[in-house]
Amino acid sequence: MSSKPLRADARRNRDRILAAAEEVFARHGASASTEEVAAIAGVAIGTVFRHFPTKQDLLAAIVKELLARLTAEVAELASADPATALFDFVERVVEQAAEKRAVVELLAADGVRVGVADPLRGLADALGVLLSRAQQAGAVRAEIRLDEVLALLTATAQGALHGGWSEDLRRRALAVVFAGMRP
Amino acid sequence: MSSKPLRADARRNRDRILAAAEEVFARHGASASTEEVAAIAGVAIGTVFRHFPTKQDLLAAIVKELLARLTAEVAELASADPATALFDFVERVVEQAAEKRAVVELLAADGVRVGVADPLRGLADALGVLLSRAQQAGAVRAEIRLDEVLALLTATAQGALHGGWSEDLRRRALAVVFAGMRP
Amino acid sequence: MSSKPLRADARRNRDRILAAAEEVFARHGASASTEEVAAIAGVAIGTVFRHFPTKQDLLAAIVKELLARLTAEVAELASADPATALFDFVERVVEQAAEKRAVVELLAADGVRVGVADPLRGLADALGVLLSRAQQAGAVRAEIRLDEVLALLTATAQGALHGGWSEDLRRRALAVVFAGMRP
Amino acid sequence: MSSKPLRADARRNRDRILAAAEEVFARHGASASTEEVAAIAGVAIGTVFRHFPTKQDLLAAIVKELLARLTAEVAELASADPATALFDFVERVVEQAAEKRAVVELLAADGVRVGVADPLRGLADALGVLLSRAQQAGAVRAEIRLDEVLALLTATAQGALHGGWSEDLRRRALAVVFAGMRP
DNA sequence: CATGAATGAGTTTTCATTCAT
DNA sequence: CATGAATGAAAACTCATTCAT
Repeated sequence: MSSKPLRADARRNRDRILAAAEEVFARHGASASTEEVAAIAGVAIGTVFRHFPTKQDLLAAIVKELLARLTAEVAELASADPATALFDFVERVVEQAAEKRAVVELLAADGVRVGVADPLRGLADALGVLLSRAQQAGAVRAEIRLDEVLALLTATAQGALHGGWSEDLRRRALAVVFAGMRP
Repeated sequence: MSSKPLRADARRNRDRILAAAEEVFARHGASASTEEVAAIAGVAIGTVFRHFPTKQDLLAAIVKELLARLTAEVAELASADPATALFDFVERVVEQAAEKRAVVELLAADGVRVGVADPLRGLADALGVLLSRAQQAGAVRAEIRLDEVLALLTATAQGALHGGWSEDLRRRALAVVFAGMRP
Repeated sequence: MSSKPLRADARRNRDRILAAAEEVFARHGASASTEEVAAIAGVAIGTVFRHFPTKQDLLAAIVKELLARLTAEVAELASADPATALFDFVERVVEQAAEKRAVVELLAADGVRVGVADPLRGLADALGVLLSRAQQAGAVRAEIRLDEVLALLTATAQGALHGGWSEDLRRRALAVVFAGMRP
Repeated sequence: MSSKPLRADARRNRDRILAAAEEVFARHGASASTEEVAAIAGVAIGTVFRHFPTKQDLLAAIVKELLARLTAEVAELASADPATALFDFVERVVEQAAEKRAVVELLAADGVRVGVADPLRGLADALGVLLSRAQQAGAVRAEIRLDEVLALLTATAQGALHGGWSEDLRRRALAVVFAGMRP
């Protein structure tokens, strides 16, 4: 699955570039220039394109990374209180949305185009577990399905991001959604 | 309020351009090129810029138009059943979202930058009436405020738009939100 | 030589346009837009092009007008003190230079292209008279020729214009030139 | 002072572009198109903008270069005959004016806007030395100040440039000015 | 004649991507 | 592998000029 083991310095550059990309795209959205990413990563533009042959590839890479991170977070919650784990997770994701501008954009908009279907499924599966457990614990209505939860998750994440919601507004908006999920 | 009555041909072109812009921006988002708008409108690029000196102006114009349309729709619902009017309206907006890509984007993201603050307030005010009536009719919890409704409205509109929700998914997602608003 | 007698309103428009052009080109140079000229003249852009089929024609027209005005001023000085008339005239022209941006530019740069050779010769001739008289009065050295005077006139006019000379600087610079012309 | 040493090919292109720009702007004035500069330099348009991010920057660069060249020439004259060095220098500058259309324009008109204030001061200072020495040598009247000299220098340079003076005319015009500066 | 809308070539500038060093 | 210079296709915007109203 993973191609070659990469030389140490190459690996370091790749990571630097990813970090820089996350920062830049978070600030200016996906239309930020690759040149700026290179500058912040402290490498030349050619190096960016060597690691990620296309801007799309770069975007896909940081989205994948975030998805992996989120999936890991979900896994950690597998043993938490079933009645609250799902809500906690959604809360956390939406909270972080503002820091992940490009990611949220891409998650919602270009998921397919950008080729992150698989990692996305990974997150969905993990989230499915939280949902089941919440339902078994009687914290969420039985007829609610995973796709609604995902849909509302991305919708509110986007809303929070683009709408510039205040912390208070975010909390109240999510309270409505959560209330709608409870029995 | 309106400056000059415009010559017949100018009016026709202005309308054509607006229609073309709505179509183009709906398809490719706000980053679509003005040139394409001109092509579809069947006019030269200069004509677009004569009517809308800036791309921003063009975007603002179509957003304003949609806002006006929505506000009018809300007004029509003023005499409808208080218990359902608000939900009906939200449903309708989210339903149409998919056709209004750029509009939804701008509504949520660039409202201020694009200079549509006033029409936006107009819509909010009209929506506020629906909300009050729904609350008085006991269809919506009293502590729910207008900004949450607006936030959830734009969030789900964006979600539906960018996420490519199916009709079924949209209905279920909104059902959750509506349930969360009820007493 | 002059074509048709022009209707009264047409004549009025022509004059307005010329006045506006002088003002606009004086402020922004010859690259100012014809549209602005029309706006200030209070006519539509088509009217400007009806009177002056080309921007060049418009520029030429205002240059001609100024040349005529200057020539007239010279003529008035024909009976003034020979020893000072020439210097007075040069002084006055340079003084006004700042108000005549485009004119000075064109005078010096595009004289030929813009097709004002004849009026220019008219001014030169008139100036020649002042020069002769000054020389006969012993106020200017005999070997000085008309083309030098013209050259220094336009040069200092341009200098004053583009260099933004203060009144004091202009006076001192011309003092040097005049001293150089005296016996 | 100088940022990075530039790669060999980059240096070559930069020089080519500067040369092309000098040629193009000399012929068509500062309003000539950057595209033409690129064409004559034999590079793509992007290369021009990589070296000079703005048209203004390009203009400023060639002006600075000329100013530096002139300042160097003045320095060389520091040990020449005080009685003639100043006149020689002015003569030379005006002589070259015709080749430097844009430069002369900018020198006089846009000096500040184009951001060459410092190099300009450098030239002025150097010229001031020549002036002092000429005055001490009794070749120039004591009350003549540096700003007049500069003013007359740029004025005649512009005159020669835009007026298309013949060599003979230029010499005679300058003779008048020089005579005006002598005791 | 006047109006002012339409035209469209031209200008500056940006940026993803390629490739010589 | 890394560098960063070069490329060139857009994109937004301007303006002299034409022509239908």
